[in-house]
Amino acid sequence: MTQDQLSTTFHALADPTRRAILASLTTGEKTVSDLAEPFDMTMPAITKHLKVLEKAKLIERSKQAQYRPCHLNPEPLKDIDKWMEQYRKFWEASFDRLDDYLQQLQTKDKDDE
Amino acid sequence: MTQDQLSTTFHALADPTRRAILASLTTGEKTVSDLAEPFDMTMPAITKHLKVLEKAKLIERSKQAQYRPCHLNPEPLKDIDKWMEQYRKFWEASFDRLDDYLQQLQTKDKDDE
DNA sequence: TATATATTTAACTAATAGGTTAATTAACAC
DNA sequence: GTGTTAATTAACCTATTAGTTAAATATATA
Repeated sequence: MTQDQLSTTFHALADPTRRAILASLTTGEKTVSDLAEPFDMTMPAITKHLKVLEKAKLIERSKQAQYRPCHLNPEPLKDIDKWMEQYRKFWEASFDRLDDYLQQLQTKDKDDE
Repeated sequence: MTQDQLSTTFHALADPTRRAILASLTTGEKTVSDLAEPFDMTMPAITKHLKVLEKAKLIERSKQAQYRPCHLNPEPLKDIDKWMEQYRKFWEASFDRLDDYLQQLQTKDKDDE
């Protein structure tokens, strides 16, 4: 299956190493070695994680001499935020109000018939 | 690796079928057959998707006769929303608005105390 | 009790993920 | 040129994923 963009993004985020890399990039551009430093992991493993993040468009890369600096691209996160919108009411309301809301939905269903 | 909760949640969301199931549950409790109906997929496949969602605590289940109705649990989504917080400033754009944003955060922090 | 319906479990398969080591490429410095 | 540093690619391994079909379980109903 050719993955949809949202699935690709969620998948990229479903790994603690990749999330830590993203967090590390919030303070600015970093080289691969910089990013690899905190992890008990070989460089090729980091390269692969970066490829996953790049395919998800969560990072972008450039060239500076023998370095391949990475920087954060927040767009896909924004898309996730938009996706979350439909669920916010489920935790932003008190339980009473959620109950009301569901009640309302059911009533609405009946109206539709 | 025993996955951390956030990884488990992101992984559960990294599949369009599972996201569609969640969306379907926004209108209220549904049986497994109800949930399976829109998909060109066998029941055991749906059962597995539900297990993934259940382990991620995105759904909860009960028993009614031979049915095993599912309902949405928004908590893990709330956790993702919290995780996103550190990235919002990257798309909430202009410095003015970033200022507003930081102001807002401070106010929120005070509310927590 | 027998049968139908709802759902899960078991056993299997093919593809993907996430890591490794060893070899390779690219750019710099001497 | 030679050597060094930065990063990627290739080849491999093991575990997990997402699906299948067939069998089993649980409950309701005739």
